[in-house]
Order: sequence, then structure tokens, then C-alpha cells
Amino acid sequence: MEWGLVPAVGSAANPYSRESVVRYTQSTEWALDSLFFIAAHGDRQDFSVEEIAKAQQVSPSYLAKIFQQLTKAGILRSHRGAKGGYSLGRLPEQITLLDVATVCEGSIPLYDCNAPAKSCSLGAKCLILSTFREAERRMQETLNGVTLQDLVESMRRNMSQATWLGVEGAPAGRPAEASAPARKN
Amino acid sequence: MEWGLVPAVGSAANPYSRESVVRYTQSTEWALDSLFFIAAHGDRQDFSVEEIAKAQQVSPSYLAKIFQQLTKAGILRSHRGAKGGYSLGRLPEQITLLDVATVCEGSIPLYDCNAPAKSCSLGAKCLILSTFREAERRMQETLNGVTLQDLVESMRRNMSQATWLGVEGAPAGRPAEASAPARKN
DNA sequence: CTATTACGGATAATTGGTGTCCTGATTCTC
DNA sequence: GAGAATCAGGACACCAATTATCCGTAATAG
Ligand code: SF4
Ligand code: SF4
Repeated sequence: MEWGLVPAVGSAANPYSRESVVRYTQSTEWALDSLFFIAAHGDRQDFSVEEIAKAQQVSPSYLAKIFQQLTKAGILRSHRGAKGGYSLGRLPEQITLLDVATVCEGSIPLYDCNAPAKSCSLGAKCLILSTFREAERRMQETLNGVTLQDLVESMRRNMSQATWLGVEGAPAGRPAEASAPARKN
Repeated sequence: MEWGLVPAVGSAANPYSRESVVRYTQSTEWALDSLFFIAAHGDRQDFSVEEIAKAQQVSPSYLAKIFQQLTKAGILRSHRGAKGGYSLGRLPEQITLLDVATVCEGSIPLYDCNAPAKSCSLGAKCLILSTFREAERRMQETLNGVTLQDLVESMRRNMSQATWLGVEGAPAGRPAEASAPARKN
């Protein structure tokens, strides 16, 4: 650690100092917390956007958009109509943080250069580009190593009683409201 | 490689698909190429913003702002007045890609949650947060492993004759325009 | 003194994430 | 079949941050 050799130019007086640019957006955060929420409820199904948005205290209309993206990507599975809603598109242990982040953020080229616009003939041999590509690779590798299942297990280990977004730190077996329908807000 | 389990939701029709959000800004690119440019010229000093902007075909006025930031961070050293300009603030082997990126992008918290606004009591125990923090750490570690000196050496190895931004692939010794003054555009 | 160059504030332009709304399609319940 | 619930998706407004420009000031070489 301690790469902080640089004085961290973040003085409020200067509009040219960025606060945090290389950064995952709110969308990813909402998506992850939502999926975590769903996964933490065991095999309950058909969560409405309304319910999940309320649990996180975020905008339902925007969260709906995110869910549509996740559905198209196969991470969520939608069920239209009355009593419909969203469920996980595959098993929690088959959904990694990188999967979710990729959907919300796009293909994530961490760094890219407008070489064509410049008189630069380095191209593929450029150490700048290859270094950033390697940095991106390691970052993705890390995110790819953690699944929704890991999140749930970690939560169960760390907080047997506390609550998270209305989810009781349920015993390993099955969460509060069991499998089937009969969802009451 | 091949984490691409996700269909990469990037259809142009959908405004909710981001193209590239987690991404270093143009500022970082300009900064790196500028510093590379300076370092590649050996111990020549006092490069004017005008000259470097012209070599990269970018806006001089904006590049000037970036240089000011780099100067405040100690990566560049400025010299006012006629025949003034910018030089490296320390040796090329003491300036890493992370140093530059940090100045241009800020402190870079890759991921953060509005926990206070939510009913989430995981806090420091959250596996989401710790995973992203680890991802960020590895990314920075990679960027911190490459210096301007590495860039120059890599370029010299890879392109003995080709040109980059007007810099001849000079022999190891000393670049085209030698040490001292007498800069003619 | 004069030309040159960096410094830094003010401000405009542009892009992209965020958020809302409305119409339509689907499916459950009665 | 009627009606309610819920997702799908397009259109659009909003806002924040990056990008870009301009101008007056300060410093320095000659
Ligand atoms: S030096 Fe590398 S990053 Fe810069 S323009 Fe050339 S290829 Fe792109
Ligand atoms: S689960 Fe983790 S990321 Fe989500 S609100 Fe709680 S602490 Fe933050």
C-alpha cells in the first residue's frame, strides 16, 4: 500500500481536480444490492421492483431500467403479469460481481488512446496500453472471484442477528418467508 | 480471460447501456503521453505547453490546466517567463503511471455505497466493499509498477526507427536534440 | 522595457449518468 | 372475459462532471 506519493490534488477551490472519476456507477451498486437482497431470501421468487426499491430506498423507475438490463443479460429472470416479478436467472454461485458490473457499466475498456488522431505508431507495442490492460485484467479477475452465494454466506457468518435491508440474518436453512407465493408487503 | 459470460448489453438502441464508464479520462491520456514525450527527449528542459499540445494535436488551453495539476503534484516542474516551460519534476524512474493517474483522476474510490442512506448494517464486514477494494488495490499495484523510464526503454526497444509524436527512436545514449537550450519548433 | 510563458479564475459547451412518465404487453385472479 | 398487477421499453427532462476557451496577472530572459 501507500502509493500516495502524490499530494492528491483535491482542493475544493480548483474545479479541475476530480473527486472520483474512475468509479463504478450507482447503477452497479443498486444492482448488486438488489441481487444480494434476492439471493439472501433463499428460493423465494417473483420480487417486484417496487418491493426491492423500497427496501433500498431508491427510485423504482430507475431501478426498473437496471433490472431490464440484468434480465437481458440473463442474470435476472422476469415474470410478467399480476403476481409477477423478478427472480435470479441462474444459481447464486453462478453470478459473479464482474457479471453484474459488466452489465451495468458496459465492456469497460479502462483506458484507451486516440492513436489514430495522433502521430503515434506504437500501437500494440505501447507499454502504457498494455499496462492498463493488465490492470484491468487483474481488477476483473478479482471481481470474478466472488459470487452472490459468497455474499450470502459471508453475511450469514458475520451477522447472525442483525438485519440488512429487511433480511433477517436467517439460519442456513431457509429464510423467513418461505418458498412459494403469498407475498405481503 | 473470457469472463464474457454476460451478453454485453451494449445495443445502440438502448440509452441505458453504458459504453464505458469505469474508465480513465482523456486528461490522464494527455498527461501520460505528454510526460512520455518529455521523458523521451532525455534531459532537454523547458517544454512549452504549446509545443507539446501541437505534437499531440490536442487543445493547448486544456492541456495547460492538466500541466498545472501535475506541477502542483510535483510531477512536473514549471519555469515561468520567456524561454520558460515545463520539465519533469523528478527522475523518470520515479514517476509511475499510478502517480499520474492519481493526479488526473483523484483519489479513485472504485466503489462506494451509500450505506448511511440504507438500512444496511454490514459496514466494514461487507464482502462487496472488500472485494472492490481488493480489485482497486490490484489495479493500482499494476499501474504503480511501470515508470516513465520503463516507457522510454520499451519504446527504444520496440521501434528503433519509427517515430512517435515527433520523437525519433533514438539510440540508447541521448536523443536527437541534445541536452541544452536552443529549442526550435 | 518587451516579448514570452506559466498561473489561475470565470465561464461556456458537451457528454453521460440519473430519474420520470406514459403506452403497451403479458399474466394472474375472479 | 374483465380487471388488476407487473414487466418492457421509448421519449424526455435534469443534473453533474469533463472538456474547452478566454483573459488578466505574474514572472523571467534578453
Ligand atoms: S503512446 Fe501508447 S497511449 Fe499514447 S498514443 Fe501511442 S499507443 Fe496510444
Ligand atoms: S451490502 Fe455492502 S455495499 Fe450494499 S449497502 Fe451494505 S455495506 Fe454497502
